[in-house]
Amino acid sequence: MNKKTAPRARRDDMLSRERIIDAAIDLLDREGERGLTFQALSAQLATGPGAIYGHIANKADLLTAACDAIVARAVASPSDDATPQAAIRALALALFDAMDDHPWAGATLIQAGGQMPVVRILERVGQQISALGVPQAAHWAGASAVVNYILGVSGQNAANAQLARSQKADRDTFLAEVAIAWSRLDPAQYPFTRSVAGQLRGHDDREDFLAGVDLLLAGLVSQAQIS
Amino acid sequence: MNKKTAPRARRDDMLSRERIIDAAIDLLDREGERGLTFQALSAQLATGPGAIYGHIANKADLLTAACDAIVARAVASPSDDATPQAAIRALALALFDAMDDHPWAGATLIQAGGQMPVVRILERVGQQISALGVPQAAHWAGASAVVNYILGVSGQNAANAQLARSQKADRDTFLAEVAIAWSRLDPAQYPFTRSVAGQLRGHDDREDFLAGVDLLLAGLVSQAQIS
DNA sequence: ACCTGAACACCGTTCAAGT
DNA sequence: ACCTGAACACCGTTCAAGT
Repeated sequence: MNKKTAPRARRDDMLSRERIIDAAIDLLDREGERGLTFQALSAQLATGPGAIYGHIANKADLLTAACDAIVARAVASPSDDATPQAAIRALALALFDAMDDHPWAGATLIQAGGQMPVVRILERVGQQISALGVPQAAHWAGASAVVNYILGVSGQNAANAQLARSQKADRDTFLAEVAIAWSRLDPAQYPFTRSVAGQLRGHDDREDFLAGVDLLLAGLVSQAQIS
Repeated sequence: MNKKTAPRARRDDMLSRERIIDAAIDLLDREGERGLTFQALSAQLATGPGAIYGHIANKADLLTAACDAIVARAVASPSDDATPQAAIRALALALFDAMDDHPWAGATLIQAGGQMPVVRILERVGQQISALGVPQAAHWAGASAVVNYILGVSGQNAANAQLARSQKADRDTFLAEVAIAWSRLDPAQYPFTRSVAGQLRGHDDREDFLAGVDLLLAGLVSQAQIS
């Protein structure tokens, strides 16, 4: 009876947790982390600031949920890779690219503790670690090492993007400035940093990131062979 | 002439960047990241909020400087270790313990981009990577992988400590709660996370952290041997 | 030259009043 | 039951006035 009218009767502009999170992601992508305020968010949703608290607990909850949506999308693609190593590399790259598109998500992810977005990553990584033949007792240490590495890079990338933004420079000129600052350090105290300052300029972030993943995988494989 | 009176004439309570940073560290250690406000800080220094801006640029600058002081202390101990591996392990552990004592520093460190606190770590790690015999071209990738891993763990630990604090639980009961939440996840979607939930409880954070460092070192050594 | 502290612009969150 | 939006408590930062 009422089924006939239900689809059209349901108001499209009704507030929901999902709509709030989508609007928050929009705002974060456009204006950065500083741009997400309850004022701006409620304005975009054509409501009052108080209405949002009916669907989310607080701002930290909102940020975690927005970050989780990004991670869920990045992790959603099916992994039909030939080897566990390839699957982990593909997963890591998908996350890297997602964080590159949404720099605020990297900063949020690392503050999310053992919550959903991190668990999603842990699960995907862990399944492949298990497939690698790593002994059961080493599952946790291996998976958490890979996850921590991914989180560290994400956070660092987010920080770089945010610093570049605050200086109104693009990423390349920002990195060039860092390279110059490093090459001016005291040679006696900072020989290594000075020596890699050149490599910093023009390097490929994605490739460096993958190199780190490969180091961990190489370590895991040798560990699996020993035991 | 004036040298005679100078030592006593110099007012001990004069404001300085160093005194501000020390007071900020005190406040952060006692009250957490939320406790550092210019109001509380200036009160502790017996001055007005505006006076602080004569010595530091803004709050981000203050946080980075405070974090740098912690890192500088942790890194200061001489490394007379037998092998580069042992030196990196000792350095990583010193940083881990420092972040454990000052959880706010982990969260700050990861937002510090290519600035001093991170450079200090990069330099120490890099010198040992170089001593390991890693080929020059791989210096940057190897050192940044280790640094990123350390930063990731630091940030994650800081987030856990902060979450535990906000729930007014100590670290152990907080981790126990996480373990329970994980063991309640959907078995079809989260088999791995469920399987390691048990290992989470009662595990040794320091040991897990070192295991990740060892994985990276094992990968680096095998890389050095191949080339 | 440096400190003082009131004032400003803003933000997350609450809650009585509406519908 | 849910939205509305004024009000509250608070915070980083500035700046004219002091010393």
